[in-house]
Amino acid sequence: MPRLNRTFYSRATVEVARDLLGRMLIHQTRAGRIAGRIVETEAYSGFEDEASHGYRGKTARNVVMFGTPGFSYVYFIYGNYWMMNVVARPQRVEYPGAVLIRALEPVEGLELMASNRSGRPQRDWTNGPGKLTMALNIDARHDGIDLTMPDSPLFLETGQPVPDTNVATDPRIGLGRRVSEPWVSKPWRFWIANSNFVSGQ
DNA sequence: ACGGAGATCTTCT
DNA sequence: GAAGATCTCCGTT
Repeated sequence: MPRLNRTFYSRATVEVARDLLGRMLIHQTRAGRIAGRIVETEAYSGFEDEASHGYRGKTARNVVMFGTPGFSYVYFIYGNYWMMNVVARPQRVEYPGAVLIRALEPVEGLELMASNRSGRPQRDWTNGPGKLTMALNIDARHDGIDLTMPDSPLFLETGQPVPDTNVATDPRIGLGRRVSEPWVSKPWRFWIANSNFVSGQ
């Protein structure tokens, strides 16, 4: 199956977040291929978006959000968890944009995932942004890599796009109280309506 | 089923 | 020094 290319990622962040539903996220590890179907995403777009790490400009952590579309933005939070994002924004615009992958449906490498999420039912392997990075072994090694390169260990494949009739939207989850209107209410969370693997919040 | 709190450490103020 | 794009455990209903 072909990888998503630069053109795919070089569009408005919110549009890409919607279009990432149904695509495949793959980590080619030494032990084998671990893959899941993307069933939930969130868009973080622009300097103005108070919920985005791009708010108030570049820092050492978020600089990749301002860079080339199709790169990964992986960061550490709450002392325990890695969050996997894909840089997505129009080209030639100095503007931060990224899509958080919030949930997957396990597809390949189920034994590896079970090992990475030991003791938990399959339903809880990848139904949250911190859980799916644990299941796929995604961490600091994967920050700032080009997901479109043929030899990158982490990449996305075209999968199967989801029709509008099967897409649901709502405001984003987990935003702090300092995030005010209109950003707190932007319907920038997308998920596949009939999926059993969306995050539980 | 649901809700609250602790864990744990990086980043930015 | 505080908050954070979260998860898990433990309590009560």
